[in-house]
Amino acid sequence: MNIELDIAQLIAKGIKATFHQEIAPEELTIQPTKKEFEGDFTLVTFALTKSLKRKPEEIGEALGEYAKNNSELIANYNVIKGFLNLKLSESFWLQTLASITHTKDYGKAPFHGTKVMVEYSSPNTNKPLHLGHLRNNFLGYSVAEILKASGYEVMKTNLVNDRGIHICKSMLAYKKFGQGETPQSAGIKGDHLVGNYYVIFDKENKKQIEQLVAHYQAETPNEDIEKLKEKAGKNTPLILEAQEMLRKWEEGDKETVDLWKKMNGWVYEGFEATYKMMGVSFDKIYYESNTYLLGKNVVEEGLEKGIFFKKENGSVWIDLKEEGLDEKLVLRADGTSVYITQDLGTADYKYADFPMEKSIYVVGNEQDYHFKVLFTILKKLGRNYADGMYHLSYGMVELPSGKMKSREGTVVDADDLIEEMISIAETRTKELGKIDDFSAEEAKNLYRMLALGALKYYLLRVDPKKTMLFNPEESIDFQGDTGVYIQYIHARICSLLRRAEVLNIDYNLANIPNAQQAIKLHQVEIELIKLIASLPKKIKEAAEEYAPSVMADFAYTLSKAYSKFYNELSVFNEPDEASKSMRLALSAETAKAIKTAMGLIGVEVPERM
RNA sequence: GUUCUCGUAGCUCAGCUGGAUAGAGCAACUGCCUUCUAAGCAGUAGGUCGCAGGUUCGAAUCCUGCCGGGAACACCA
Repeated sequence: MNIELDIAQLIAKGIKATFHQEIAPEELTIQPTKKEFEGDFTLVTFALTKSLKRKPEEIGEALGEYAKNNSELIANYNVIKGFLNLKLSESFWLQTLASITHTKDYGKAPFHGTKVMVEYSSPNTNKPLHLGHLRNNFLGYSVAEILKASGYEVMKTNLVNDRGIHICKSMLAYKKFGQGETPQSAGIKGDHLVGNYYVIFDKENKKQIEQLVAHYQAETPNEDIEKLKEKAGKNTPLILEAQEMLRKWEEGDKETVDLWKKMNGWVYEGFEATYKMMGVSFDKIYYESNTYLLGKNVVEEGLEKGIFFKKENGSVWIDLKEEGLDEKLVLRADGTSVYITQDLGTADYKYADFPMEKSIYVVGNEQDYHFKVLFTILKKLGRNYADGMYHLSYGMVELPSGKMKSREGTVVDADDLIEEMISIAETRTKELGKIDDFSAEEAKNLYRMLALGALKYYLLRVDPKKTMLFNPEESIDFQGDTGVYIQYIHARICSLLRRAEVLNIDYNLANIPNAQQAIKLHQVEIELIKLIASLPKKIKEAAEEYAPSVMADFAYTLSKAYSKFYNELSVFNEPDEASKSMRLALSAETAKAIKTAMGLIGVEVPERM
């Protein structure tokens, strides 16, 4: 259902009948009427003055009259300057509600099977997940759900960065200082354990840097201190040893590979627990340890096609100046890969795995340049899938104290944060004392639902592209524009529906005799129907813009409208049976729409709270 | 230096494919629980939409310049 389009078509007919001109319905501006004015939808007639050569008021009057006389849809109209406000008939809104009631999965588009891959999360296996990962994971999961609801066949993937020098740092520190510690013996999650050794490496390495700098200064007292620091940073015994370890790993040295396997195993166990708690999942996990050698064939291909060129020292480059970019290295002089080499190869690899029309990379905006280059190269190489690639670039999450810095220990750990939120949800719920009859398990599940709801909503309500502020106090707020508020509205509706069940009230609109005549709709009710009816459009918009914030906003606006309705009108005290049933049906559809929208941002809604 | 990005109420964010008097939430203040869950509702107050030009009947929205914040531009990943 697309009400705006119906109206636009009607108006287009009116223009033809009245002014004898053809204007495509899509060209007309139909928008919701501002609430200060009477009406439901508004046609902006300013835009028509040129082609129709009339005054805006004149056009408005003529088209308003036409619409009212030629369609059951339009009950009334008014013209204010260049705006034609149309009021739709009550019977139309009732029919709309009835038709929504009968539609299964209202709002979701039918499956069209276009394939899309969504890659997100992409953690490093040297430290646990933090707040930044939460935004990434929630975004990726949500976008995947939204695309599914828009009819796509979705493949969720995770490309785990499980090799490289940073992994060796944790491994080396563990080897030196670990004394055989395990997650079991230490009583902490594996990812945290490994992360601790990464920190230890950094600390020990810093000491060595200081020593080295002092040493250098003794030798060359006149050299710039910053230069010495930089030199020292590359030459500490620990760094050299880590590099040696990486070399051994690449050679397949058994001891090194075994240690790598053991420690990565711990990390995966830890990640799995965190992913499960977050409620995200993947259809396929790729590991860089398997893909890091890919891409060299692509370099060969590029050279053959004359798209890449070789410099004297043997390094391979591409010139992207014409595209407004720069020259970019794609293979080192020693023939080893750089980051983008892998990504080129992996792109082919993923496409061979799952021949998709679209491929979305959920990666932070600090890599904007990288993806611009990557996509441009793939296009130049003639990859037919390149046009469907999209970098869902999201902004950083900052704290009131500024940026998160792992070195300064200001990183908000994902597990800690979730745990804290759950505990706050528990305290708050107990204070209110509304679920005293819940079993321990039910209560625990509710706390988790509320905590994750608050967190996900807080992170997803903001436009993904923008840098956002994470204010811990606000994020646990349960009032106003929050996930918990929406969950609360849903729980309240469920409470009404349970009561209707107990009272055995039938609220199937088809069974209401003479509904069209019997029911007089109130403005709040019309507003609600209007909002629910806009769900398909909202899902479409969210999918086109890869913006979960659209769904979050929809759920909040709808919840607020319902709250107003709930306070203004009573359901069970309504003497008119037809109206009572209609309000129940309306409540049920509101709950469904809230559940759908929240589901698309990965938030569950409780039936009681 | 070059490129990208952001700048809307005290704070956090909507609105940006141009349309009416720029909206929410938080914080502040005032009301509303003997009626369906007060994790709620209603209301008051709060704005040079960073600044200056331009395009247009009409600009927070599009274009240009400037100011301010952030980021990227490695034979790192």
